[in-house]
Amino acid sequence: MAKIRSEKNFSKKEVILKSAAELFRAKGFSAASMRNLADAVGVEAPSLYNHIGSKSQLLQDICFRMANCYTAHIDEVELLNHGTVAKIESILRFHIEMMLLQFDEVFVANHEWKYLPEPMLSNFLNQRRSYEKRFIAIVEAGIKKKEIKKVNAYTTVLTCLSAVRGLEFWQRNKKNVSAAQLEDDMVAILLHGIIKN
Amino acid sequence: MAKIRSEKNFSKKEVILKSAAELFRAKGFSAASMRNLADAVGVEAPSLYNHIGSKSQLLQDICFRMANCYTAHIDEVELLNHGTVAKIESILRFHIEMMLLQFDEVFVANHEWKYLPEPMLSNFLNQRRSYEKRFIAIVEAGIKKKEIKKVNAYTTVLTCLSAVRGLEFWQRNKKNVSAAQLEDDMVAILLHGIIKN
DNA sequence: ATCAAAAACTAATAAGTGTTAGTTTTGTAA
DNA sequence: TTACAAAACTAACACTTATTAGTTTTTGAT
Repeated sequence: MAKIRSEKNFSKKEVILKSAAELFRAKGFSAASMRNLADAVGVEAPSLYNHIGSKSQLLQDICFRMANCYTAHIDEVELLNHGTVAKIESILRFHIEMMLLQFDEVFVANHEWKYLPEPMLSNFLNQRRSYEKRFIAIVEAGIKKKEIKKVNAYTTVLTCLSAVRGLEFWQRNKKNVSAAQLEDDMVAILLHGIIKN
Repeated sequence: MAKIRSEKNFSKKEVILKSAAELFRAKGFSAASMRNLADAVGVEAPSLYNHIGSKSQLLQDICFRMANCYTAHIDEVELLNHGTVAKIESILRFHIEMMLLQFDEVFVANHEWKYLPEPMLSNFLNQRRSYEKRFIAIVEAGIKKKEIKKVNAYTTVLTCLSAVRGLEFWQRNKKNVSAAQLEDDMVAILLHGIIKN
């Protein structure tokens, strides 16, 4: 019984979380109401509270799930014995794939984190800053080994992260390019630049 | 009398618009209340309506002011007799400077446009799409003239626009790099890439 | 079929929303 | 000083918000 119960709870909570991610992405956290969410799930608003703690808790779940995902990936990258370029490429491709496969959740974590209550807000931002610092360290190591151009490492990381993040605009133009092509092209532009020779 | 009156109205409305941009940027359009805005201006909420039409109208003013600004710039760029690279560089630098000098307004236009009511929403998105198309056309012309690598033009533009947009994250790290240095570095990365040779 | 728990429901609350109406204060031209 | 309009104010409205309390229905194992 306890087993089935928790299994069911898990299942329903996941449904709610998925709907919440889509709703928060589409309308924004503040403009999205619990009644909207209830409609999407097919239930009355108060019934949601049998499965979740609060609206804010939903946001926290989404944001930290994503944050942990990125942290786990850079853990792996740091352990790789590859060159700097391969490491950067791995990070870029991971970000791009996350954008394409978990669009709603990534979008919410990217745009709605400001509605996290303290101390989760500081927590989230610290995790993000830490991720950026580790990415910067990889770039700086590459500069020392002369695999990377001697441009400010912070700017390099900022440019990369911003570029991949911009894929949120891609989805409405899916016709234009295939996902694989887009990934290759964007990686190529960031690594080799726009100008010929 | 009429002269002074309109001059005063103009002045006060500008103050409100500036405060609104800052508030909408910091809290988001939906979470920002007219009472918040009134506090920022130093007045009671209903008094705002002596100067503005509605909360939505404020958003419209901010968004279209920015949109027109970008449109006006690409008008100029298209008329230039420079090469493709110079044109792209001009666009990049303009975006970067807008981000640095009119941060709140650019941020709001970038993030809060979805709260525009129809038909302004469609209007805004059309203007944006048109801008992107003109940028893409510049890149495609450059590819034909072999000044630009033969990468999908849409992806190139998407990458550029996303990268400069990411400067919204820069401001909390102003210590790291000077504005001029950042602009040069980001332009260099996009034009020439990250990898050495 | 029984029984307990899970999860749905209705009703309600206290707080906050944008905005209007109506009134008073402020500032300036005559 | 008078007169008038601009712009501030208070009070209020109609509505929406997240959430709680209390009750009924559904579910599934014995």
